[in-house]
Amino acid sequence: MPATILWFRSDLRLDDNSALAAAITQGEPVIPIYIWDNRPQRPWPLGEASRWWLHYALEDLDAQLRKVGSRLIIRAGDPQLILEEVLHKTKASHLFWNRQYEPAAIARDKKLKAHFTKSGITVESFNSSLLHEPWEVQNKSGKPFQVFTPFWKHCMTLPMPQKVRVSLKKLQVPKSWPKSESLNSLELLPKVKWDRGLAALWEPTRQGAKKRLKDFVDKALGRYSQDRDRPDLKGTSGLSPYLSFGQLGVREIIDALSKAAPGSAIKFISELGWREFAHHLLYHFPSTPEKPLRDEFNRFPWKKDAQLIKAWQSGQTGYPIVDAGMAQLWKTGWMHNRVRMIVASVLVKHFLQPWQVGADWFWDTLVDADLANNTLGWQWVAGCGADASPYFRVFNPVLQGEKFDPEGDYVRRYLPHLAKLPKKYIHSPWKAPVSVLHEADVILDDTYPRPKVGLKEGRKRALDAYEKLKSL
DNA sequence: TTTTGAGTTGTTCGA
DNA sequence: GTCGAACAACTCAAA
Repeated sequence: MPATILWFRSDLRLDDNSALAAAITQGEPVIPIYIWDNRPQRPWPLGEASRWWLHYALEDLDAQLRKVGSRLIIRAGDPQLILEEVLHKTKASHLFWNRQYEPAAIARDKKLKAHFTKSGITVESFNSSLLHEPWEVQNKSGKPFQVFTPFWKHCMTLPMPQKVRVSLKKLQVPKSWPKSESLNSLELLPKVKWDRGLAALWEPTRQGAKKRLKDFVDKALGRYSQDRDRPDLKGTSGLSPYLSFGQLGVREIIDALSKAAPGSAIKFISELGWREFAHHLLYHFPSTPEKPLRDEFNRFPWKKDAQLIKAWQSGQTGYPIVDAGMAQLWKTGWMHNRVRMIVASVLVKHFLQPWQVGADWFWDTLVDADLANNTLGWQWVAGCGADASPYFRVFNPVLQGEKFDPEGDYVRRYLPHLAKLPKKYIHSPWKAPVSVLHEADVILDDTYPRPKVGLKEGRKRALDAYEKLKSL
């Protein structure tokens, strides 16, 4: 009996899933499969935090499929060999998937499509993660956009794709299933138990995704424009990991927001626009995860320093807003967007460390790690990417802290040893009088470090380095 | 081809 | 404490 193989990748949901909808429409039994590519040479292997998330997302996807009489086949290894075997054993004639946009994924899919088409398999790919395909969006000269505003204005003139309805009732199951491995055999969960903070905050399931979306729509969407920059409040959606793994689709998010509050959703949807823009750029400039978009930045005089990197990673920079952010990242696998900009700015500008070092760390520690978003974010801060921040724009981590965490609540939450400092000094403990420090049980250079690079010095170093870049 | 307008997220200084 | 100006000048998009 013919069958359709449905290859799940970063689209781990049953709703608003184009490839699944098409597979069901085929009218043949559908065999859902996930392949964990564990080959050592694969580029950008998932980081520890993302692997933790993936484990539960797969477990949950399997559970959802079982509710409708199906299941998820799990395999590990080279996708080509595994698909070949499964196609052969099941006598399936169709292979469907939703597209991914990372350079390695594009190369792999292209190769597989050609290979299996040649053996008589009908291979079809679908768009289920972006509003518009990167190659369909171009400026009037037929080139990719490199500035966000015209990009997004252009996108808004295109028809908004609608959420795809999936009739699971019509899903057919095969008479027999191909071999599957156990989820645990993939060894996605950490061997050392560091994931308690993640488990306390996140519910990495479809149900958790829907809850968070509803919560955001009900409680924060109306104030999103005002509160989105405040790490001490619940001002953002927290949807990024669900989007990253495809447990939520961008179309269904927009659908839910527009129904709830069409007016106040515009700002949030433009943030989804940045996600679109990031994928647009990654598609058109595939070397940007490793290399700066602006060529001259290859000559930037970074001052690589293992100790400074270590201090940044472990939240020992001496700037509370930075250290709180790094603690939040380590503990919860996530960091507030405003704080991401601040910690990145300090690493790249005050500390003069290459942005790639920061991008790698984020990649390993974020549950929402997404190659397109991560690349755009870091290149933007470093000033070497598209629509980048002007070079003289150096964030002052103290001012940023005082502006966006005005009571210091965010710092206190993640740096409990600073909790007793009054708000006047919470973002600059080194300026506090001895008596205040004593009262708050803070001992500089002991319980909390002084800034590893001073504010003025760091700013000057950054500006001088950029100045030098121009003259080189 | 040339020109013009505009560009996510700031900081510092001095009045 | 608040406000506006200066910072420095580049690239992209579109007319």
